[in-house]
Amino acid sequence: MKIGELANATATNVETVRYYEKISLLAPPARSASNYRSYSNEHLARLSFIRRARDLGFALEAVRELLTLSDDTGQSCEAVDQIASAHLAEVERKIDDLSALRSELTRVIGSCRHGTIADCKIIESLASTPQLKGAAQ
Amino acid sequence: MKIGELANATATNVETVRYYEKISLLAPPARSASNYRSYSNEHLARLSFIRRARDLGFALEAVRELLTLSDDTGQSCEAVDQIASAHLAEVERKIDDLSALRSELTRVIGSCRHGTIADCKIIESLASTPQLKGAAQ
DNA sequence: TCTACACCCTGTAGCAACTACAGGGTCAAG
DNA sequence: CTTGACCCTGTAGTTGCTACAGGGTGTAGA
Repeated sequence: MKIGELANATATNVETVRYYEKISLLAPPARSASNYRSYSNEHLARLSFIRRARDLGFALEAVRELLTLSDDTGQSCEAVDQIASAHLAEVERKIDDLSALRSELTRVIGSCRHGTIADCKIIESLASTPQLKGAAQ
Repeated sequence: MKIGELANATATNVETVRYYEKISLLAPPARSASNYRSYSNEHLARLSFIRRARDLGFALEAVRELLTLSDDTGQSCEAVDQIASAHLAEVERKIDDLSALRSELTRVIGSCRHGTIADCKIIESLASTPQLKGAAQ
């Protein structure tokens, strides 16, 4: 399988596939006489795994660990569970952060009276010196 | 005001202040005899504005626009409203994406039976070849 | 046979928004 | 007079790609 086919089969950019090889996430494949990369089904499975993990938001280093773990079929899956749970916690933290952001943005935008910049509440709330910042730390 | 004091007053890293100057987000301040940066209250207000906008998740380019707009006090604040609303929409999109991720992660993790890697449902669901991927495009 | 075109190769630079050095200079206190 | 906290410049690193530049290869049609 040539790189374009592999990329197509996994909805990945060709450049990304080469990038994964470069950072040793995907093993270097055999080469054709004309130096084209030639991938096996093993590579396809591996890249599919990577893509799916990436779609779930795992960082590349987490994906690397998950790949290593997945090869060690006899071991307990505790480590896998821990990586996934840590990631879930991180996702939840981000959701909370963004939700707080949304509230604040909604509030600020809602206060806009659509007049001139001079009395724009949005600008005003950005310009206000944060008095509590130091205390909040 | 020296850079450390300014940084402290705005809960910013010293390096970040210099970075903002480098990308022309913050005007270069006067210099002391020993070449130390010497900031005015104008700079303090400007940097506070930047920090507050950054805390609200605005990209640096958006902050740049907001700063320019904030100087044009006579103009309508429509443009400000639009930048803020676009950002809010983006935040909401991210929340939706992360919520979908959370559901999926929760589902996958919940299926874990805490056995060996060989029958780990998490690894399994990552390894499964995405059949619908092509069709979904 | 020529030539267009799609595909492949390597290597490097760019994106966002900082952060972290390395390798220096300055200044006030003890 | 030395210690330590601060300041300076400039460059490289972070994450996860993406986008060239400048080439080579393979195949199909005129």
